[in-house]
Amino acid sequence: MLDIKLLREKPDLLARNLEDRGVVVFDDLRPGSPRWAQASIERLVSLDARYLDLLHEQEELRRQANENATAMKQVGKLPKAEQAAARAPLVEAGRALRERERELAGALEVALAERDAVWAQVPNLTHPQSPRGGEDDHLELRKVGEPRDFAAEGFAPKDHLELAEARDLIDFAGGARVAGQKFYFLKDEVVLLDLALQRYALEVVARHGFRLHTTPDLARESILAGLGFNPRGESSQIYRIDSSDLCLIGTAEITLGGLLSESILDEEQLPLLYAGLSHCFRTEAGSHGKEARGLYRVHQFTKVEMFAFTRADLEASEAMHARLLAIEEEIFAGLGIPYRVVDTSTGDLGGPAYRKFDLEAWLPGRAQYGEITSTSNCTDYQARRLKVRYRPASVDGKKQKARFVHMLNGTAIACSRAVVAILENFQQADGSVIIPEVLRPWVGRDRIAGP
RNA sequence: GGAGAGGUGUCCGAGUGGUCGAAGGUGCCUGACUCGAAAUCAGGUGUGGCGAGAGCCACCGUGGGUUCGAAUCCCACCCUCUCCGCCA
Repeated sequence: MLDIKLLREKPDLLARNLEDRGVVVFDDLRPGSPRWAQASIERLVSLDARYLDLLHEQEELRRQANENATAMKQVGKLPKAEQAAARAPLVEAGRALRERERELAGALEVALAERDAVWAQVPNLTHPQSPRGGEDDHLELRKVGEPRDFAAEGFAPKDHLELAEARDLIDFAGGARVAGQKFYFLKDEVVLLDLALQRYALEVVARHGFRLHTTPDLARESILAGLGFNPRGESSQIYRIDSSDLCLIGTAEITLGGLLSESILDEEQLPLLYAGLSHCFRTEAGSHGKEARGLYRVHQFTKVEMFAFTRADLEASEAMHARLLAIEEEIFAGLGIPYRVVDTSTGDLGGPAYRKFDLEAWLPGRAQYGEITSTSNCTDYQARRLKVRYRPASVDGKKQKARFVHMLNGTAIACSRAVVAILENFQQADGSVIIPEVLRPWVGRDRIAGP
């Protein structure tokens, strides 16, 4: 959630941002129609104005009610005989004020809810360098590592599913039997590989100063909402637990971000670096395209997530963003997987993200790059709703106002996709797969044998 | 799951329906003392909203209720702690 003052002070900035991102906040105002973004913001401004009008009215009524209560206190000082007579009209007036205030409170609540329902949809501001546009406008920042030339080696690469099924190492049929489509069992060496990836990622991030956490795999809806996830949208990615306010988390970003909600940190504590190991659950509603094959897009996987809390200035959070990206690169370079780095376009940014970098690994199975990790700088967008603040050091003896931290997240390793990348990149002509050196201590072997 | 206790500001902690935005302490800031520091003494110091401003309004876990008036009384929920039961 953005600071509502932006709506009052810089509506044009918001309209332009909405335009850049193509985010629809009113169903009847969509990209394509002229001035849709400006019209959206204008309508929001009028919702806010209505709220403010009612607020002023309510405050006036409360002021009068407070005056009335103060007058009532004075009655006690009058001679006994006069008290009853003095009290009666005040009680009457107080009662009338209470009635009116209650009616107004209802209207006020509705007005605020109407405004905030829309306001929560308004996305974060956007980094000036983020490429404007949609999916095709992602900006490739660099490529690292050379994709293998399988033709030169004399065989055509298989995709990970073919490789794994040839050895019965991943069982989607079994997964479907017990939990439905896109659930799976990992088996034997792939289990070890999955665990090795977790240990490897944890070791790297711990070396970079992240405190390690395992986190709950469930979280309250209010926490989800604070992070900018919507558990109730029609195309929600979130599983909800029946008859409770809990959801299965889609990422440990939710639990790590929520961990410090409602707290005020000391500036010296910043930046805080947290890493979280969790399971991740996604409904993947409406995404059954070609990228869905095998482990690439599934309902459940394990992930090590990095999370950072920084001071509330872009200099600090952008430096941290670069640092998270560097760690992600270190992890994939360490595995020896070719990848490229992409600066995500405005149309593809999640609402909370100010800027997002994706790492895309080369996937020989489909001969293209596929998203494998990503890191977002969400500035204070999530912190505002979650109330994660810090107190800047005092200046000239003046205690400083608490400020919202900047919050950033980045994937250290998403196991399922990393497994895809490893199987496909390190496959051999005989169907065996070489285990990357850095994982061998935990896998306990240097190769997954072929069929 | 059952019984009990509790949730107040950065933190700890007091609080009889009106004199409570809230004692006291701690932390932080300033000053005094000191070569400097510690200790001591004095003063200052919550958050948010609205308003051009004076100022006004709100906030004592959350949400309702009673009342002219609620941190205080009532109800529900959440959370913490102690004990009991069950359980990996």
